[in-house]
Amino acid sequence: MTQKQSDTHASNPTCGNYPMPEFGPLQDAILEELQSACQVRRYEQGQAVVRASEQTQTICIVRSGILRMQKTLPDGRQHMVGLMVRGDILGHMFDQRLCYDIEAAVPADLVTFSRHTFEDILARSPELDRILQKSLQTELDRTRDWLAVLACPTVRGRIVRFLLVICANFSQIEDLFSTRGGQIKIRIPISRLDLAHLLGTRPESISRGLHALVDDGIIDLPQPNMVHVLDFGLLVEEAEEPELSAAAARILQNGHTQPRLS
Amino acid sequence: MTQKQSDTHASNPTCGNYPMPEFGPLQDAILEELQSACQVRRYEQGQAVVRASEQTQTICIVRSGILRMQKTLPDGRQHMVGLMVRGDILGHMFDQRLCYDIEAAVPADLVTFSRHTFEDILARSPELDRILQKSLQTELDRTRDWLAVLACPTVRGRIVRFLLVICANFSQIEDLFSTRGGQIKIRIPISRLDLAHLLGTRPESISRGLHALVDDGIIDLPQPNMVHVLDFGLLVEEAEEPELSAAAARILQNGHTQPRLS
DNA sequence: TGCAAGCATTGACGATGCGCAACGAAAACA
DNA sequence: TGTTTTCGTTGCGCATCGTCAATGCTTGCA
Repeated sequence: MTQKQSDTHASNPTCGNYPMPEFGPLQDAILEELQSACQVRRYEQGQAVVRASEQTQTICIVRSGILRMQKTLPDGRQHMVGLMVRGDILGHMFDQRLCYDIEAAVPADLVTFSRHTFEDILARSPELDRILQKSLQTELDRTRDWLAVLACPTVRGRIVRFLLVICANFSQIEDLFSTRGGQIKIRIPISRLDLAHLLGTRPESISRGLHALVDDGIIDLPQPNMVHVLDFGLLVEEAEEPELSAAAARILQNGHTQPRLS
Repeated sequence: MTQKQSDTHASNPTCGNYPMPEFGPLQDAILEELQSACQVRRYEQGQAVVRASEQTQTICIVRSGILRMQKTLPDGRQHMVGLMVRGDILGHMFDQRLCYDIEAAVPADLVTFSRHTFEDILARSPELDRILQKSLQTELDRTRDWLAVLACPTVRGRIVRFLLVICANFSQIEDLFSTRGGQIKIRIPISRLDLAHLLGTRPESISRGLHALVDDGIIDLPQPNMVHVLDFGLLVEEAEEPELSAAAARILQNGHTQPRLS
């Protein structure tokens, strides 16, 4: 399935770094506490962060890179349920169990806290609590948007919407998205097989769908995992998702967006 | 699209009722405050509770009945992103905007609070806060499960998994689910068209898929919206979703489940 | 009771996508 | 540098599904 299945926990933790820019609105005292309580761990591509079966005592926040969240079936097939990027939080608060595997799609840095410590700080900071709640709510909305993407009956439509979701939701992730030279360039951080799982189809169909878009002059595909959007108007037209398209267009006009936790 | 598009807000509010059994673990003082602050509103089938465009000043909790949450496109087509049942919470805390329409799939009672009052109480009750956070987390997990359902490439597979999701997640909703007479009886609370939107297909395919399951002796279909599961084993076998199937099977053995907010 | 509207179902046909297989390219490895 | 492996792409046959249309069935209404 995946290229490397190394050990779950990564090496070279670093301490004392400023944990997350998005924690800005917090009181200084809380910020300092978070800084001293956290560790930064690096995970290499394909490395597992959490397995669905294990019960972790850790809360993690994505600092850089991209993780994928998926359910692994006994026969090895996988259902991806989402991508996680900077600011996303791994691990349920309050002893609920995460029921998905999480692994690094590209090299990623995670800020980690022991669950106990984090909940302790959380109990003393309503602001932090509110930040987490908003993060959860945002994640829920994003997941529902994925549902709308998947509900499209044709593979081509799902690919088109996938590209727009990247534009709308992941634009601040420079590893995924750039507009240098006035052209939208999207980097697909996962393999065709994974993308097929994410969009509910097979890698061959992904390939065909992407190349059909190339033939119609809507995108260019200089490398298998690089998409250049040539005609954003046509892309929007095909998506038939006004809200999603509007969100994506707004991003393009204003440059990048605000951070996801605020 | 829908049969009746009446006014957004329902009539005959009732006050002073015990708002939600799931609020049990709260302090009595907070409970009393919630009780005196709430109103119960009834919504009839097809009636809109919230529209995506409007900004409401209300927080609602589903007390009975079933709501559907969907995105309506300008051309009238709809993407359903989920069903809401007893204990689910409508409306984002902290001035975020809900971007979906919500309407009653069957007659439903909602407990409503003014957003201001509710947030005021929330600020003074960490327990309530935690309950909401758990609810949000549960909702997120359920939405991700829907993703796994939709990711199945065949319509028949999606229908099978849909039925299992009902068993696993909605078993305590007597309007949807019963096991009287040792047989699993599932009531589908939405039309074929809506179910098609939910499962990313067309009503005709839903019909064909369901009747194919009937032909194979897996289910019976005494009425268009009533499904009797004749062979749960075969259903599980087709789903190829061990976790989902296990959850559903657990429900069937233990009778019904605990409430969703705890 | 009769009529009309909405919904579920079924059939036929064409488009789409899956499955298998082969090929090519790029990267990992020695 | 040559070899192996993995991944992406392409071709083809067949199953599935979307589309259009016609038919019943049920419900609400007159």
